[in-house]
Amino acid sequence: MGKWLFLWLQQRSMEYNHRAIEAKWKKNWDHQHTYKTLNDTAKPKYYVLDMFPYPSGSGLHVGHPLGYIASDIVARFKRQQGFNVLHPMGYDAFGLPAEQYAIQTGVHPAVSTEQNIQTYRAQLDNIGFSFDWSREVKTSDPSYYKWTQWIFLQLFEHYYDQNANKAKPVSELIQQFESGGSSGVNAFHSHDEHFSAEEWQAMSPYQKDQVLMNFRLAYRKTGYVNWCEALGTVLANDEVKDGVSERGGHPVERKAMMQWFLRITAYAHRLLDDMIGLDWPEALKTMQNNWIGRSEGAQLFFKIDGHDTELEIFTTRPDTIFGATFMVLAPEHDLVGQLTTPAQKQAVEACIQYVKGRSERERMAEVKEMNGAFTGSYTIHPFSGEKVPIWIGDYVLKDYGTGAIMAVPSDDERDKTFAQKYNLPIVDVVDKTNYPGSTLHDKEGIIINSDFLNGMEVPDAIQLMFEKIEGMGIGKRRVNFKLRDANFSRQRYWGEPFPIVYDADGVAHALPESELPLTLPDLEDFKPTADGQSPLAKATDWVKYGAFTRETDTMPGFAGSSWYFLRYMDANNDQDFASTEALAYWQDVDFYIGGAEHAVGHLMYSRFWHKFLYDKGLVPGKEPFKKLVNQGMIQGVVESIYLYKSHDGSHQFYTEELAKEHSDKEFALLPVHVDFVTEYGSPRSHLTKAGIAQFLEWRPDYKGSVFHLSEGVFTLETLPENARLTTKSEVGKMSKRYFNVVNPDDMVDKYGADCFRMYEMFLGPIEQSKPWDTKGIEGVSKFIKKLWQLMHKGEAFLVSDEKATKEELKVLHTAIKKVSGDIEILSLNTSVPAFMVCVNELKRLECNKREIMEGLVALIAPFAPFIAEELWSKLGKTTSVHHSTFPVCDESYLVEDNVVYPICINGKRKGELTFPNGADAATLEQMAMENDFVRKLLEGQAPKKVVVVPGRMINFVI
RNA sequence: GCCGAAGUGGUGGAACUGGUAGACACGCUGGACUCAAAAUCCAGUGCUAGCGAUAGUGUGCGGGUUCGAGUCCCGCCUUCGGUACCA
Repeated sequence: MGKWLFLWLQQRSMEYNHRAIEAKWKKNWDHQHTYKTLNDTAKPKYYVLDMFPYPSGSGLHVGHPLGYIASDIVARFKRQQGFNVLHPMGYDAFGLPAEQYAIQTGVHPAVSTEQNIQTYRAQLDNIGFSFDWSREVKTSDPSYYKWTQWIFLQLFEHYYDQNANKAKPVSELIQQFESGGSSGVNAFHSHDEHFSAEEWQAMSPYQKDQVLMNFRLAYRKTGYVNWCEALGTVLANDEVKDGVSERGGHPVERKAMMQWFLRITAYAHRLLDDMIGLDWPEALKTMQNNWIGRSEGAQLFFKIDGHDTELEIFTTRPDTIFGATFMVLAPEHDLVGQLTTPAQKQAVEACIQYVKGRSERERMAEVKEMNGAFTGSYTIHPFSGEKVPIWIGDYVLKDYGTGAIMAVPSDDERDKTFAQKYNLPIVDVVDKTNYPGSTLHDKEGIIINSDFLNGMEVPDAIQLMFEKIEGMGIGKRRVNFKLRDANFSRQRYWGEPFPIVYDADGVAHALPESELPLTLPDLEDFKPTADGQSPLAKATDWVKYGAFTRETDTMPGFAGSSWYFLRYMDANNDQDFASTEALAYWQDVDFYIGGAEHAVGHLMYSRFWHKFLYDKGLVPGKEPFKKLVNQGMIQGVVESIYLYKSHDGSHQFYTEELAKEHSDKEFALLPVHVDFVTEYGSPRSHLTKAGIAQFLEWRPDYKGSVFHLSEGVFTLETLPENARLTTKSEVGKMSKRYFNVVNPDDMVDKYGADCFRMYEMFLGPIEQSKPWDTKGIEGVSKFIKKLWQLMHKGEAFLVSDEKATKEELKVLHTAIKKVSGDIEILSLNTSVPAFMVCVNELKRLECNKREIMEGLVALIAPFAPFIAEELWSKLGKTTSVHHSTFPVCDESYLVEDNVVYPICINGKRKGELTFPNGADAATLEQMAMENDFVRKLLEGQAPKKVVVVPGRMINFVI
């Protein structure tokens, strides 16, 4: 017994001890400030950024570090290549979960957030990231949100000048109003208003404030917002998914509320145009494109029969105007009250009430269901002079275009459905017989039934109509965007307070810069109030500001994350959000990695803020993120068993096949811990007898359950040894409630950080989503051990100073070439096999020569920083391997004397022959033809054709 | 519906501009060491037929271009992601 234990211990001591070595180097790197980055202008810069995490209470699971590992490899690689690398990390620390947690437990969000951050930090350090923690950023820290508030004030104090195509101070706009009123002002705004200088001067402060709110880049208005009752706050469009809140999945309804907005729409065209030069995934660019949703068309005014006002509509198809048999207004449209005749009043109001009563979710569920009512009024068709009835309809949206359309039921799916439901006339205006397969959506066909447009092709007719409309003065060409202004108010506690106070008239004033940061008051009670008031309203002393009152809403989650990448450049500056020098040196992010879920939220807002700061001359470039990569998600396998919903309180589980057969019975799917499941993640996943025993121990409340298997009905005691209770296996989220969370700490503890890092990379292409599977990690673990043993004999470190052979050099340089190329194109999953092949080959050659080992260790350092550092120091180096020079491939070692050629007949490989490297096509053909093997293949016939690709293959066509 | 991405062994996945499909790893099978196990090492492993050399077949399906197609073109199918009354 003692002998075996001794042998086992001896064997263990020969192996790489990751726990001790990782602890040693973590400490050492910390003391030596190995990863501290200086704003050193002598070196070329490289900025590698991860999307910073929200520090949630559950900590990191194995999916989170995927992107961080990839970016860390890039950062370390660039550092070894001589770049001054900025590779920071921080926390997106404001947000709903911390506040929800506070409501449930009474723990202050600042306290729980700080605890969570410490957990995150420890987890990140375990994995061996090369972050420069001296630049750490927390969005909830007053020294940080001071500048978030400051940027908000800049937005508040600016408007968008469309002549200069940039943001300008509101003070300049006021000067223009004072001297010349609204005429000559070409500023981006929400709605048209005209006034003279005298009228402006005569306005009350409140009226002036209202006018300016129409121009400010951060402004207040009453708008229809996504109100979430359960969360007690409004949400931005990108925070709502499928009609429910993205966080928590609570129902969301539309509600009119006074809110802060950011005028991102002023930047719509620039957000669209500047995307062209970005090295971003095409899919993501397309998503932003669609979200911005540019469409060209005409703004068009229709006279209203018996009224002075005109009805403004937007259409991309002015060519179909002769098919416009009715008009539709959004139910919330301003003119609805005015246009509704007494006879129609009841019908219109009933319709409006019905539409209001439907939740966003219901509307989504019954998308094609349309509701409307006739107002009783008519417009005059500008060309035919006919009376066209005006309807209201819920399929027309208040916020898009002008909230009103001319309906062309013959050429628009939705108009057609509406016309059919309410029996409205349909007139065909486009003949598509020459365009088979063309849909209503496609702008092609010949115009018919349309007076002067008859016989024209659609695109020509559109052009002609633009000219007609502009010529007649009844409208203009216009570009519309789907993009809406961003709702910036949240009725929550845990966010940045607005540096805004209101006077007795309700006019908004900016706090002076000297009073920033405006810190959050301490609160005991975080609950939102039912009437939509922010919890901050309860801090009555805080709200009072002399004769003024403070804004009590807070900023949304995306406020702090819209500029954090700039703060890292100069994180401890208390005079500025970052110094001009730091911004000039670091410029922009060279490499940004994060999840695609931020495609239209964070990435859009960040670009918007950055462009605004650019207009102000505060940042050097137009775009913040040069290259962007979306890493995929690591999912979890969700295993569940079928529990029959019995009415007598008994617990009966069914094997999957039986559950499917009994479609008459109702089953609940009970998630079961993946550790109990045999062959989890496959169609054969099942619980064995032992698995069922484990399950019952884990959930004692199910003791005494009955199991329906294909062999019969059993209890735990009567189960046969080979029992199989098949489970339902799905790929889903890694989450506590599915009992499938894998903690990186456990992986690191068991296999070591280097092994964990390499395995995550080995799993597959970085941008691909895949379920986590621990089984394969053994392969990488073996590789790490082999690497260690290459330089050890027994316990002793042993390398030879002999000169390396050509073959050994070739092995090393093949790996150097492959790995450096792979990192550049972020194909990290293929680098890992390159290392494996290299180590396997060197082991076969019994090579432990210093020359080769030094190259190998420096090469693997970005992937496996701990073992590389340890081996590097054992190789006698006194400085860190992470400051060493990355090996460069010498192509001359890769040249072969001979090349093995596949010999093909009609493209099918029949065998192979070796010929000297460098032989040209003619020589190769001749040598091949003379070869006995080839002669036999050709059976004496002369080939019709011989294709020779030097270095590749030889093909005979017979 | 529309937009985008992807379909390769039992599994994760390789394959640069068209040029030996399945690298590397997991798993599995057999063997060595061991009283035994773990660990380690060696060999085999797409499928079908055959003791075997070998032959046939094979990258979602159907066509096409080419001396040669996982890769290019046309038409489908499936899966995943995004989006949705956007006028």
